Parts: sequence; C-alpha cells; structure tokens
Amino acid sequence: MRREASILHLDLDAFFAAVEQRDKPSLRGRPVVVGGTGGRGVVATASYEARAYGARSAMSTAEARRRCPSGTAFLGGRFAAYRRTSDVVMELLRELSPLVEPVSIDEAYVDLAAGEGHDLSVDGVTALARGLKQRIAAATGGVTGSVGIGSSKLMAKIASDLDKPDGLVVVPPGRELEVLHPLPVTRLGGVGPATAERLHQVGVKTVGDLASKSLPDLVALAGRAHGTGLHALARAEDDRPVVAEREAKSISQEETFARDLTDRGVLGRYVDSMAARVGRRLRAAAYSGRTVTLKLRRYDFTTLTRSQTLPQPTDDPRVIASIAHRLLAEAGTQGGLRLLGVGVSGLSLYAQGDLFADGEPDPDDDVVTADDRPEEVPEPLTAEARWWPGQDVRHDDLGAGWVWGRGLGRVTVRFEGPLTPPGPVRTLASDDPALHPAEPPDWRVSEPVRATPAP
DNA sequence: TCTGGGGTCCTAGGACCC
DNA sequence: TCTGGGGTCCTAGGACCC
Repeated sequence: MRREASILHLDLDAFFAAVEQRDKPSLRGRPVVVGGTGGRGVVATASYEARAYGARSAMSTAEARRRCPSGTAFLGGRFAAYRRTSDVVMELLRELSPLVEPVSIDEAYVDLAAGEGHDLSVDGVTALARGLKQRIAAATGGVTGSVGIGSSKLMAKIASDLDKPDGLVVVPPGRELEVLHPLPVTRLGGVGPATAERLHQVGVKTVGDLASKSLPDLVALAGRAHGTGLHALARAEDDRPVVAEREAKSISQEETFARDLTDRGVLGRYVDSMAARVGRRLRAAAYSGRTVTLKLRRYDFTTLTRSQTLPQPTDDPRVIASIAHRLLAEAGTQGGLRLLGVGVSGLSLYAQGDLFADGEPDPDDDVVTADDRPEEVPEPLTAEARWWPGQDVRHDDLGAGWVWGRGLGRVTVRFEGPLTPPGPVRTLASDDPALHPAEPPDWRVSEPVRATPAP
C-alpha cells in the first residue's frame, strides 16, 4: 500500500458488445450478446441492455436466448476488431506511464508513479482520469471505460468496479478500509464460488468479517498461500507491483465439439490439427517447451489431463502430436468426448534447433509441409459454415455490412458501418459470388454504403 | 440445447537424491 | 537396520480470472 493513490485500473465496459455496437449502428441501444452461438456456446459479454434481461458472462447462450427478447443480437466474436481497439487504448495508457500491465484485452493497471510529472494528489489523479476517459472515448469511437485509482492494485481494482459503467472512483489514501470492509468477500480477487462457500460457512460475508479472522484460521480454511493472501487483502495490505511484461508459461489449444465424439480417426485428426496450431504459436513466439499436456472432457463433463515431460524442449508439431496421441490412447474415449485440448508448458525461449541455427528464420517455420500437415482439417471444422453472425462482409454491389443470420441456403446481411446510419437488411443466397468475408471496418474513416436496396 | 477458451497459481503425493 | 529430513522434479487436479 502506497502513500499516494498512484495505481490506476481501467476496465472497458462490456467491451466486446461495445465494439459491436460501435461498428453496427442498428444495434446501438439494443441488447447484444457476444459469445459462442452454437448449441454449447457461452456468453462472453452481454451489453448493458442485454444484462437488463438477465444475460450474463459465462451463462450458456441457450439460457441467454431464453431470457432475452427476440431482436436481441447474438454474435460470434470479432477478435481482430477487439484487438485493434484494445491496442489503441493500451497506447493511451502508455502515454501516462511506461509501466502498464495489461491484464486482458479489456483491462489494465497503470503505475502513475512511474510516469513523468503527474500530480498524485486526489484532485490531480481525478483530473488525470477524466482526461484519460475522454481520450479513450474519442480514440475508440465511443467505447467507455471505468477507472479506479488507489494506493494498491487491490484498491484500484475495487474502485473501478464501484461505479460501472463509465465510472471514475478515487479511493483517497487512508480511507481504504472504509471502502473495503462493507463489500462482500466475493469482490476480492481470488474469492470464487468454492472459497466463498467455505467462508460463508464460518459466518464471513463481508471483507470486514474476513478481517476479524485470524491468520491460522484462514490458512486452515483456504490453504497456506491463499489464506495468507486473504488475511492481507482484508487489511488492504497489498504491495504487488505493476509488471509490464510477463513471460508466457504455457500455450494451449482446446475445442468443445458440437456433439460428443468417439471416433478415434476423427479425434486423431483433431489432435494433429491442435498440435500443429500449438507448434505454430510456439514458433511464432520463439518458445519451445518440455511438457506436453492432453486435456479431455468426457460426455459427463468429468475433465482430466495427462502429461509427459521430455528431456529437451520442443516446438515440433509432430513430437507434440505423437505424445498427445499416446496420452489419448491411454486415457481412452469411452462414452464419448466433449472436449479435447493440447498444450505445451515448461517453456523456454530457445528451441533445441537454435543451437545450430545461423540466425536466419527457418523458411519451414510457417509452411505446413507434406510431412507434418495433419491429413486434413477434421471434418467438423471444414463443415463450419462460411458465414457466422456478426461477421464483417462486403458485397460487390451493396457495399460493406455484417451477417445477421443464415440458414436454408441464405444469408441475411445488414449493410451499414460504424459511420453510417442504421442500414438496410438484404437476404442473399449463401453462395452469392458477390459476397465476401471482409476485414473489420475502420471506425475512424467514413465509408458510405454504396447502394440502398429496395425494402 | 446446461456448463467456452486461454491462461495462472497452488496443492499434494511419489520418485529420487543427498 | 527400525527408520531423518530437506529439496527438486513430475504428475494430476482444482480454484480462479477475464
């Protein structure tokens, strides 16, 4: 805990949904749900309009569909668009301080004390945050964020959560416990459903209740590391530094199937394709790793992992795949698998091949050769329809738009962009040769819709 | 049509070593 | 020869976060 409120936490509001509403004018002010749109999908983000109907993050999309009125937009994610917008925001944060710790695509801490020339008084940081929020909204085309500032990461994060959306809360140094103690324990990072349940059983509901528990009690209840952490957080004791760069510890890829799978051949092709993707990501990041882990989830949702550690690190998809194949054979597929995953951990920065490399990039790195190519992308992947809800498209005659829905050989597209008024809807043949997938639209450049089709 | 995907950190037991 | 203690690595699982 510091003497000044010099740690800032920014949380972008309903971020994925906000980007969708920015890029799709017809969705502004309406309920939008972003996430998996298939039968086993879950909600990643619900707009505030959708939250009013009870849609929540991590809820199954089926449940969100039941709760939301017709006309609610259910969209798959456009991660490239979110990434671009996030990059713009993170750059604005780096103008405040070189010490910026992105927590996720929509969240970051900033150490204002590491920046130049800031007035770290309560009035000073309040004015700074106001300016920041204005710049974020201007640079992102209207995406808002909630800002919290305090004497520690704990207090900054708590503060950003106190006044969502579009909030700004500064906790003055010395007032931490007044703010913290009335809050439910679940607001502390690290108190999830399991810990909350155990705390409730011993009468702990608020952070203040938690502060009355002794260290040995909390260690007995939550384990050594977690217990000591809770003991400190309940007293607002937190000196975790803001850390700009973190080394990755693992890289993995997993997929939940639309239907449970038992066919060894199909599962094997998934293993190959996931191993190839993990290998590609390892190489792209110049990592290799020693431990290969296979994850599987059975039909009844029981989840298990099997791993093997190699004497030398690898980034070779064939090595990763062959270990994963063996682990899968040992684990078995009785009853059917709902999910399969392949991961590599125990990462280090240099592949064994680098000992002999001459510094030039390996021309094979990004090329799938005949040897290591998975025979074929497994059928369920290629059978994936060409169009998905929310997708950016362009029509040769009608201009830029996005996919609302598809089915029965047709695709429904709304022709509009971030800087147009709400646009018209057209239903086209899903194999219309004039319709193409497109890049996310630029929210900073005006792009007129070329034609207004008749209703 | 219950329950994603990509991560991090911690715990605990057994092997193994000194 | 009736019994150590600590450290590290590996494996598996679980809680948690966004």
